Amino acid sequence: MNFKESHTLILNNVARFIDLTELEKRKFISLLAEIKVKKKAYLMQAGEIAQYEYFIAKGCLKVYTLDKDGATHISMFAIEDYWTGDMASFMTKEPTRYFIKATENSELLGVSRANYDLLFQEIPKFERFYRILYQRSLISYIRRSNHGISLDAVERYIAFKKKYPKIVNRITQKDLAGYIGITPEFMSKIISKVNRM
Amino acid sequence: MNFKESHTLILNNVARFIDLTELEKRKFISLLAEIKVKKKAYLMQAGEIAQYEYFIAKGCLKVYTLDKDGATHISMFAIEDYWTGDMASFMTKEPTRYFIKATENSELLGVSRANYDLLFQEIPKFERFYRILYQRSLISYIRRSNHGISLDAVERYIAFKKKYPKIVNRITQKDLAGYIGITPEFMSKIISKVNRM
DNA sequence: TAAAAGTCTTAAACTAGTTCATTTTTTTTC
DNA sequence: GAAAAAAAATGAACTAGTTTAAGACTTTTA
Repeated sequence: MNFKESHTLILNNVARFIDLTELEKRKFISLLAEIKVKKKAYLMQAGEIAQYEYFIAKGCLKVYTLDKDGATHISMFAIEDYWTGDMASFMTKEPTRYFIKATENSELLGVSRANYDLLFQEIPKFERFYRILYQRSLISYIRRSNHGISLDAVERYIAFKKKYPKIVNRITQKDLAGYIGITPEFMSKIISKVNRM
Repeated sequence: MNFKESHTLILNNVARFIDLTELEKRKFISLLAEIKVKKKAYLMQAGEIAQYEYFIAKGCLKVYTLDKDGATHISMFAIEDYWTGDMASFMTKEPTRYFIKATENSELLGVSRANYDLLFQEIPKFERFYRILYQRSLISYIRRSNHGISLDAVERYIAFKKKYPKIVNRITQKDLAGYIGITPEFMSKIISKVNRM
């Protein structure tokens, strides 16, 4: 029996770190919620408690906070084969400060808090999967905040294009500015400058 | 039988998350290396592979990287009762990009890579201890990089004084500038401005 | 397919923070 | 406790990025 496309994707993602039997695969799939969000809809809003950890099967979303002046700071863009959510809120059940908004119609697979605990009981291998996933997140998080340091906005823009070529063409210049940490006006100047080079 | 001061300190630190029997305490202590560093000496330098995770029993150290222009970016100050090191290098055995330098004569307890693995074998409770320690590190790390956003240098300085009153008086203005992310000259201006307020 | 809403561009005036250079003060070292 | 080294203060000239404002272009919606 075959799996539907989104399930094949998530199984391949998991297979990077652990091997599952056919039975375990079925069990895992049975614990996932299928979630669709239309472009411009929110998956999460500040003040809520994160109910799911999300795997993106299709689409694109932006994860961001609003600062005290109401400016948008984008912390990640999530596309196919990425995991997203707010782990801190998901674990501690404190309200999140994040917004997650779809920038395209998107299809996600969600692991609820209850099923997350159940998953470890039923298939202990997943302890390993999430340990590796989180450890890698931590390392890349530290690396990123260390790397961006001392680069000016042009260098950060060029580095982003190089590191995420698949994402650049799917997001607006304004959102890219929100990720890079500059105003949309300055982003516009940078782009016309870089293209002239 | 009593423990020496540094051992009492680390046992109390561990007791925040797990309970150990007398026997387990002895075993744990036996796996720790005692390390002393003089003021201005390095505990770690970029290019090396991190050999230990460190618990600070006494003293003060700064953890920093040098950027491409040779400027110092301090990522943390570690004082008594803190853990420090470079977890990424310690785990992956890749060379670190960090320097750790004592700003006072310091006494540390170190868990070596070999003893770290042994610790989990001998006292599985420590899986839980480190899971919680790392999870908290990740959450506070994300929170910190999110919080600093949109604050100007004066606000970041005031926030630092409020959050780490014990540390402010033990470090130089120059090092504080390296943590806050500004030049020592501008730090000097900020301080005279804030004191005049 | 017209109107509305959002995005992008351009430009001038501005500001937070840097750079460089010099002097004073504090700390370290022998 | 004198000499050397490092840290702190101050000021003037500079720069990367912001702000504000207005018009052109694109996308969404009804």
